[in-house]
Amino acid sequence: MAARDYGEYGGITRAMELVGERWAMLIVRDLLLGPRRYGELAAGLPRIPSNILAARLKELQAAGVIRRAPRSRVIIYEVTPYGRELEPVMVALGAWGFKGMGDPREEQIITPDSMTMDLRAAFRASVAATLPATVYGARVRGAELLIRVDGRALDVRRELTLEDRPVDLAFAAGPGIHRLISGALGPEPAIETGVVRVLGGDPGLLGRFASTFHLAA
Amino acid sequence: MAARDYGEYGGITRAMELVGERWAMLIVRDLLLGPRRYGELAAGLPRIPSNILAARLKELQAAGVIRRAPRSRVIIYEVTPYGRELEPVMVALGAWGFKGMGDPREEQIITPDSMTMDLRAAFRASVAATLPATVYGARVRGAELLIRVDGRALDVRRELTLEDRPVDLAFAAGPGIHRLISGALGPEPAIETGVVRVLGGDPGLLGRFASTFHLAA
DNA sequence: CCGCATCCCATGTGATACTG
DNA sequence: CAGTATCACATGGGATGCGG
Repeated sequence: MAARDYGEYGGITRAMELVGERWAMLIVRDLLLGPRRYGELAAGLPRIPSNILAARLKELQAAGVIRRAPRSRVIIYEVTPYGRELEPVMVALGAWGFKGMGDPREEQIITPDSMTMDLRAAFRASVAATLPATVYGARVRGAELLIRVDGRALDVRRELTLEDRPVDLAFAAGPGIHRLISGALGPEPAIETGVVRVLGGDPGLLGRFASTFHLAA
Repeated sequence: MAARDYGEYGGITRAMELVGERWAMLIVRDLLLGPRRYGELAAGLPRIPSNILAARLKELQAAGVIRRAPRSRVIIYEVTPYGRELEPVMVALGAWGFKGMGDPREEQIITPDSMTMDLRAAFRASVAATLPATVYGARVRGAELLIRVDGRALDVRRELTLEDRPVDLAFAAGPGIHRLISGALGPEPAIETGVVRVLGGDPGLLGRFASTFHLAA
């Protein structure tokens, strides 16, 4: 039941024993964004087999990375304080991976949690601090997010109702939004080519979005 | 041949597809410390099967993380510029894993490269900057390292001959050195209990070592 | 229903042997 | 030295079942 080890005594080795097995890092990623129920995790990781999810949850608990939330009627998983310390590492790792992403294949999905982590990785607080507070509503391949930027603070939350929010800019995009964030595509061309479709608000704010969230290879 | 994917389009997912398979992260760790030949990698990862090492080297090359060094007579592997960008992530991940290490089991090994990465993770540049430049010679379970600290700079290299170096402090230790770095054991008790055995130089400098390299849970 | 556990088969991994 | 080849075995994937 314990994760397979490498027979080596070192930091990287230990880290990989804790979160290096298949799917484990993605489970921790989602839990870093908030407590989740078993079904929510399964929904956020559509291709994970249920037996693997169950096994990983046990292993991560045994490793002290996550735990079941105490004094809760229903079963809820959350990161432990030690697991929480993975947060900056996760953001940096996500940024590195983001830079290595090519164009999306048709069958690839984007989940709210993966999108949220990517936004956090691409977020440039120092740039945002120079811009007015802004609320964006984004819909990317089914994932709907409410993105609030205020000074150096970023808050991303999953919202079911996008339309009736007081957003400054609402837009829908395919995974091609990656090209907007990487700078391969400017805001205006993104709209013109249909990569980004403005649903409401001021289309000119897409440039502000691209300045706020930027991660180039 | 390509790494198994997760069917998801996101930074963390991509990162795990690139370096998430078993042994891949350890190979990159070693290559981040310098170019290595196939045999050197195999020696630094004693328990990796040769077919797996060969497979990972191919995959990491296809992923653009490592490459064969150009215009070299012999075959040498090295990180690409993109792979080099993993360095800060690796150090942070190693620090996180280090904090999660318990006491070593008897069969666990320490390699020069794993020890070097742990030292880098535990290195406190801001503390070192306040201390005189110091050269340490350390021998930990067969791994011999020459550790030079000068201001905010850290240089660790593998040296075969430890004795005839102008080191300020030379010591041998078991994996229990982890307790010295984590602060669970002070310098004097470490020497008294035999966890650290001073081979030469000023034993009082072990306190400086413990101040320079510190990583607590 | 939610939170898993079981089953079976495909694939990946490990140990060893072998080769250009 | 730098890998391949082979085969036994462990793990992952997908479907399904089941108890609280």
